[in-house]
Amino acid sequence: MKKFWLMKSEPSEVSVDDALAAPKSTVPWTGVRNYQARNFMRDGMQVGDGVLFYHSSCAEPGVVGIARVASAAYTDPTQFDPQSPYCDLASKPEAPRWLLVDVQVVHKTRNLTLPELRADADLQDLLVLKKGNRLSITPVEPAHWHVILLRLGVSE
DNA sequence: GCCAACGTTGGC
DNA sequence: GCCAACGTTGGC
Repeated sequence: MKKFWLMKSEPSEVSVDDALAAPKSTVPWTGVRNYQARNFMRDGMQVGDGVLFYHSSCAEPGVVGIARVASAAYTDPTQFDPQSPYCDLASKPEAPRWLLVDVQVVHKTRNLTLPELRADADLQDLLVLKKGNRLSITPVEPAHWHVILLRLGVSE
């Protein structure tokens, strides 16, 4: 059964345009350093799942594209890279702690902004809108997914 | 830059 | 296992 996810990226790190410019519009989703988010990738995601590409920590946070999960979870190489801000010396190559999936952008959309999402009566329970939410990956209810695609004028 | 909320660490 | 201290996230 196809599932749906919201994945946050700081556009100063990897924007939807950066992803579109990559080969096959696909980027490895590096840098997840939270166990719950990792477990969503490892245990929850399947190739083909729907992804809302969300820009966070920027002037206009919001959903800026529709993407898909393009690989199974595999070892995030940045955890072993001393040059990387995501390097984790506690993670050993024989037992990698952090994983990633490849994410392929399917459509760039307009920015469905955070204030718009908040104002939408049909999206009140969207996890990313919950107070104190900090998870960089959250599951999205099918009903919420459909509403958001409708708002963006994207047909499925 | 501020600060609320949350996750992690480490002493006990 | 508890919990205070600390670091990080992320909107504003």
